Amino acid sequence: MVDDPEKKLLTDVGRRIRETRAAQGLSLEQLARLTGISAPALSLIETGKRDPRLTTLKRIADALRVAPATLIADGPGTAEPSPTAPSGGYDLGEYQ
Amino acid sequence: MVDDPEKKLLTDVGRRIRETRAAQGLSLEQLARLTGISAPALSLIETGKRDPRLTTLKRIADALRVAPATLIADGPGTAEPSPTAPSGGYDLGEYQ
DNA sequence: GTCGATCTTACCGTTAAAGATAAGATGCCT
DNA sequence: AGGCATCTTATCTTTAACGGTAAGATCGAC
Repeated sequence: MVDDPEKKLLTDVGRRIRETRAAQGLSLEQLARLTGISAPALSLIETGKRDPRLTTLKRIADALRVAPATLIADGPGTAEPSPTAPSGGYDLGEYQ
Repeated sequence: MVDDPEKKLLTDVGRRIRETRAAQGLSLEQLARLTGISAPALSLIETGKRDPRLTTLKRIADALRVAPATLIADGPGTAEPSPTAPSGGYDLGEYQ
């Protein structure tokens, strides 16, 4: 399969949400009440079957008391600027 | 006023996108080509008038060669794990 | 003034997110 | 076995994201 990188993002974020929720002993219904997002919608997001909006992610992050960026960062240290090759490397097509 | 925190998130993320794009000397049209997102849609996102989906944010982040979390983190150091109160504090309502 | 480039806003059509509800599918426990 | 809790999936309706296009709104250069 194509291993769609977008789909990977969704499943990664979903898995992270589920882990965080489980770590706090919350059920889908409890998180649904805290976020105002329905439990079925949360289930779809956690299983990577839905592409949530930014404010939806924020509501979930707020309820779980983590920064929204925490849910999105996939790698362990994925959050620092890390300017993608300080100066050296290829610099995109730069095509205009 | 309510100072809608969700709206603040959208304007913050939008401003960050615009800054990053400007820092690379890209026009909306160029970013549109790189991302596959139309220039009008990008304009709405950058001005905080649209609530983008997660994969939309990722496409923008990829084109700008930054981590998606970078666009979302609002504070300067907003990205550390910060394991949600190591042991002490209140631990949510715990209400079921 | 008129261009040209860039960004914004408005309209329309398609697609999908999100709420509500209900129905399956688990698993656990007595 | 039955009940209970949790999660999943399906259906429906409403709302909004997104692309396309075209029309305004700046702005700077000539």
